[in-house]
Amino acid sequence: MAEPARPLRRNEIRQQNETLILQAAETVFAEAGFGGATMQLIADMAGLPKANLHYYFATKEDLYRRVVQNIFEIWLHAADCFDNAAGPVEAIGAYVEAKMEISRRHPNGSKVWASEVMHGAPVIQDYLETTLRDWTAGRAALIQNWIDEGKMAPVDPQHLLYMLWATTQHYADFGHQIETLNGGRPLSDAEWRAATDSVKAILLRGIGAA
Amino acid sequence: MAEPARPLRRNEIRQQNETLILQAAETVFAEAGFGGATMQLIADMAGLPKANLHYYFATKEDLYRRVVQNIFEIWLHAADCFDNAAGPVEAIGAYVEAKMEISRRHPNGSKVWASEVMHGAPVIQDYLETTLRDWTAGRAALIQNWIDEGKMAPVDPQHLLYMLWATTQHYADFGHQIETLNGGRPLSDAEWRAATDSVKAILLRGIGAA
DNA sequence: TCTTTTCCTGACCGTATGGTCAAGTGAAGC
DNA sequence: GCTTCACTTGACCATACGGTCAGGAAAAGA
Repeated sequence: MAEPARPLRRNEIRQQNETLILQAAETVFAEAGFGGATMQLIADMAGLPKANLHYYFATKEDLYRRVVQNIFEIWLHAADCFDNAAGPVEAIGAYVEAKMEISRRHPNGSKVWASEVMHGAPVIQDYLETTLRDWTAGRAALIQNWIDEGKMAPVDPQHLLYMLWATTQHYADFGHQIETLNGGRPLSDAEWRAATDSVKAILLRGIGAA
Repeated sequence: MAEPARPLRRNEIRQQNETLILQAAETVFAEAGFGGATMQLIADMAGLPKANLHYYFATKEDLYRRVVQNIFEIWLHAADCFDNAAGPVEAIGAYVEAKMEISRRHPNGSKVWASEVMHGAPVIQDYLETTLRDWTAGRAALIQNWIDEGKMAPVDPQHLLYMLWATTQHYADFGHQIETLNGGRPLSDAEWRAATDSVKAILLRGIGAA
């Protein structure tokens, strides 16, 4: 941005342009979907000629794949809260907190992911079948333990996880609808706080752990 | 399908072809998004020549608009449960029940709606600002009444509504992910029953009404 | 300084898409 | 029977898209 006219090193150039393109791509894919997005649009938003995009990313699909992987890794990392927790209140509270924060900071990534899954996960099916399946099974077992130990009500762990995903991601994926119903203004800091607290309160009371 | 070769009346032809096209369009738009869908694909799925589609629907956008309006009306109709209910348990229980049934019967419509909203609601923004806003305000007031009467815990009505939408529509919009995590098989009758019961149980306990 | 390697980009290409149209078909109305 | 009007459709068009390429610029290495 306010860069002095220092000549950039090779590696810096590569890194800088790749992230520039990836950010622009995330926005355009989120706003237009994979089919509606065009390389020209992404190039314009990144401020680069279209041919330059194809220098860094061979095809539109390659670029798209990278965008999807990015958000997936962010989500996986957020899930660490789950493991370092003593019980359901702490774990689920922290998880909701983390995922709401992600919905706020990376709404476009969330939308791209949602779009990808809705269209049958053409490029990340293997992730769903391996990484996500394993992660889900592990957390479901953890939740089942808490139930067996009487730390929470006997709810189906799988469906609880779906509810966690659905409620938190809703604030990113349907952000436009929420904004419209909020008088056309994006949620303020306080409103995000209230949203997070509402979701947490209902869910924690819902699993009989608060 | 197994139609005898009876000559069709004019009105029948129009009606039959329009619904045929609308069904095909809903599927294709859901699977590929607006940008990824092609009139040729929709035509093939409907078993009609492409030019015939443009006889009934002038443009791709017109066709798309109709598909979106369809699912919106289905949802509005499902919301009647809310009004004929005496209290929160009955109302929210019935609403979840109805919306889960819609997620099951009209997953493609739900996906098209989600996609439309995610992309900034380019064609149904006016619906959001009028019909949906009014409906939401009405139900939020209703919920607030129940809270004031001590029939449920003091949760933010707006965010409760978002949770209802998010959790129920998740089973349609992310159906592919759920199916993958379900061993690659779609949810059976019993599994849909269990899903609905899980969602209802957590939400009703969550609002302190069960 | 000279060579090599990476980076950059305007011009170009084949294809697929949304949409048009004019010519045809056959049921409705008289 | 004859006219009218809704319906049907293959062929066509302009445009826009993803992707290519050759050749130039500039940094790295010698």
